[in-house]
Amino acid sequence: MTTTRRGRRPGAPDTRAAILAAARELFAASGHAGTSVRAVAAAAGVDAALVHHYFGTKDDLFLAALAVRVDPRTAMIPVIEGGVEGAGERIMRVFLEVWDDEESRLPLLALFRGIVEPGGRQLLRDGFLRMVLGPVGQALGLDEPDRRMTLVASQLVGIVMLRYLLVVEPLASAPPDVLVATYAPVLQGYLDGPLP
Amino acid sequence: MTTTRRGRRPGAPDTRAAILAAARELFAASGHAGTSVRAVAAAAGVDAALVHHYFGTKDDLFLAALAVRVDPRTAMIPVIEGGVEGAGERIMRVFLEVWDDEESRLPLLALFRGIVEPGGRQLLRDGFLRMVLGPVGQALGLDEPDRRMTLVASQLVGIVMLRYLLVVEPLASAPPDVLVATYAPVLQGYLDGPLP
DNA sequence: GGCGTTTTTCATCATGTGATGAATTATGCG
DNA sequence: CGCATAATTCATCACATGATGAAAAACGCC
Repeated sequence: MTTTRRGRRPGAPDTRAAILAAARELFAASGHAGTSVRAVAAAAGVDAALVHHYFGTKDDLFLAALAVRVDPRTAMIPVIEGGVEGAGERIMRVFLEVWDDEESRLPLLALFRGIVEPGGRQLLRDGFLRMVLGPVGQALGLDEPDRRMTLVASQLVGIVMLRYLLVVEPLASAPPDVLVATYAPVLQGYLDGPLP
Repeated sequence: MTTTRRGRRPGAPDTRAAILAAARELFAASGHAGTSVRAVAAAAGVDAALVHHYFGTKDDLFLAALAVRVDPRTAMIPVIEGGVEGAGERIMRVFLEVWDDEESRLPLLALFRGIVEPGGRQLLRDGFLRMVLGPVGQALGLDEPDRRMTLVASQLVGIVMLRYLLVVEPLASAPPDVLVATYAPVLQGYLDGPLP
């Protein structure tokens, strides 16, 4: 887009969608704090004012980019329905399906990169982790559901960090089936094994 | 410090130390990107120009704040000396000692909050994780040391995230002995258990 | 006491950020 | 075809950031 005069562009360019797509990518890469409205606009090939026009404030844009494409609670239904037997493996499979699919991975990456700000930490802890852990632990009928689900989360979050955020090998490129076989027993132990 | 005229303050105030202490706290809370030089200066009760005077650029200040008080490789010596038997428990104990001590925890927190910037990610992955995992795995004489140590790291990093960065209960306030008893078997399995 | 050095603040710069409003262009309807 | 509306850029604002340099004050040595 070399010619840039004021006014509406000819045709039906879906600039709003372009902005949202750019925002999802950039927020996923650098989080809310590390992403500027101008960077999103540049990536979308528009002027920054257009971002405000369509989405309002930067925070509003961030929320739009976070819009959940796959509700984690919905994704967990197969886990819950099978009961606690074999739940470790089902959790691991669902977890990998969600994270290995870019549609759902981008907003999750953006969430995790929010740990530099108190608001972002609260969003991740209370707006996401609690929201998923609580209901699943209850639905599985676990004894000490909070404690057990937190142990499960401590392993899953570690995988998130190394495989998806930091890209540490050989974990980052490990085949999903190997990961399932590796971690399912651990998760199962956290779910129904002995607790000290 | 209500009176602020130009020039040297009377007495021997160790403003350099005050700046460094403030920097360590703020970088630990908000990372490099989320911390401004002016915020550090304000926390130390000085003018921002003094920060530059003593430490140079913001990056230089960050590196100074990261200065390792406890070399993680040194901390790992007791783990290594005992061989692979019981290494899971020893790793967990050393890990908690390091993280539950503010002196060593602050720079580590600052490191982890660097995931919003490519440079910060590289520092954490290559400048820290690789540095610790590689030698320990080799020294323990593990088969597939990289793979096994990465599995161990995936659990430890998850604990870091939930206990120290996000402060998720009941993990954040769990007594160290309970954590050791909970996680040591898992870490031991990653070290010398069967691998899929 | 004078002077050189160190410490410290003030003033300022270049640049970037989120955001607003006016001018311009394209579209679709009557 | 004219007009109202929507889309888009340009211009601008207030403020923040990392950083620099000069002015001023304190200290210690000769």
